[in-house]
Amino acid sequence: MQKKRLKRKSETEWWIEPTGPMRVPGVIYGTEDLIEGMDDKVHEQVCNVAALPGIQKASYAMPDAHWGYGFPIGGVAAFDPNEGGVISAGGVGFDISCGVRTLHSGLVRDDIERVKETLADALYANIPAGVGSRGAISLNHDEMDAMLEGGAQWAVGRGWGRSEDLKSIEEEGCMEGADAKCVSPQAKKRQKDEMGTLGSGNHYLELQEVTDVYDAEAAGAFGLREGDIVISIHCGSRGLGHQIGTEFLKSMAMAAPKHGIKLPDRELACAPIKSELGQQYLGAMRSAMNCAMANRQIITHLVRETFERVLPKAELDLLYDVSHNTCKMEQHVIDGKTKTVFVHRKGATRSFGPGLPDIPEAFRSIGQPVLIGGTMGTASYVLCGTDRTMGLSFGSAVHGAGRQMSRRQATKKWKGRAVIDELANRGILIRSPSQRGVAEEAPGAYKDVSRVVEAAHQAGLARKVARVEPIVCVKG
DNA sequence: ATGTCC
Repeated sequence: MQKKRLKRKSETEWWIEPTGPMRVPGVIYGTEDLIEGMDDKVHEQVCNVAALPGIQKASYAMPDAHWGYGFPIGGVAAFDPNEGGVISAGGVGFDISCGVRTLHSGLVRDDIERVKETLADALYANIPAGVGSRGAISLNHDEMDAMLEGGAQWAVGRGWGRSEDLKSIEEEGCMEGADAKCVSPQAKKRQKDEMGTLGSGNHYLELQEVTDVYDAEAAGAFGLREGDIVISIHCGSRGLGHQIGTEFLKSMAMAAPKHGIKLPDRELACAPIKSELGQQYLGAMRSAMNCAMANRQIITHLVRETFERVLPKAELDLLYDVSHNTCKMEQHVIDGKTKTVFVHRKGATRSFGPGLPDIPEAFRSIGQPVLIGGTMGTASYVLCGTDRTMGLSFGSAVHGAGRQMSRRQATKKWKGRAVIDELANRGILIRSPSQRGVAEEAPGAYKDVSRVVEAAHQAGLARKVARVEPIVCVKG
């Protein structure tokens, strides 16, 4: 991205002054090198979002932003329903409520070194991964609706997990306002046999070792120490979320003229929050959020079953579960007034600072855990929300490394087998049904997650707490 | 991301 098109406000804050149809400025967070490396399309998309009705304060892009469908991935935008504010299917993304959850294990490296091959094989055998992967669970019509409206609370009620898990999930595992009647039969059909499955692409399940602690107080509150082994699960709402996204993009684009909305780009399809279509999307999107939280909850149960057989002394308490493709109704202070707005976070993690009631009591005085997934061969990070986050980005931060190379480019450059062998030489075990999938996800196809995290930390979007490195990775 | 093109 050309820096001359931006006005630099600080080391890590870059503004686009409103021109033409833009109702608010654009704000891009990032260090100089990340800004220079960003696609010009991010600039264009930030401006497009700034032109949507009812947008508040600014159209934001996080340091890991890249070109997405309509909205940039790494985009954050809030809309006021009382000012004609809209909700956009492309502003949430196709993989609705894709997110990361991290479990403690109560183990250290020495506990798993001897059995890591066995663990890798057992996790791969018990947690279905890959395109179209099917789980052991099949939902009938009534159970599907109960899942869509109950989320992780539904899963725990059916025996997949522990009731104490729920306090460590955003929304305590159940998104209010989900309405299964807003979800099409086709979306439900696609999801019927996909509960408890990882899916493909950048989704994974990893055993990780805490290699660095940057903030002793926050790490203490989160229960993380150097040398600890943790388990992270990265996945979303599978076929259901994708189907909902596809259907509503189409209907929102078709209904835009009727709603008096002129779209600068068809991909920005949206509907007024107060319209019938907007409300239907909210009911469906929240159902997909519940689906994703239930999915990660069931996978958690499968992980516990696997450890029970291979390494029964593991404790597997849930640290936290965050989503990074959402739209949520939240209270924010805008121009000195508290307003209820709908915050789109597409490839952006909620990053609430200390004191907010939605944060589990155990870390309410610290800020919420912000779980940032890296790539297979590199590292992931745990951060926490700060006092400044609300004012900077409606309480949002980065979500991961972000691609720097297309899937196609990646498969030309790498072979899956070679990537697996190279990582094995470094002590990282990969298990995947797809060689091509591994090539597409080669570490080199992504930006350096450490630079992205450093930029988020510098910008005040979140504070670095700990770094983890992968040991075993089950890939989709 | 995705029954990787209804």
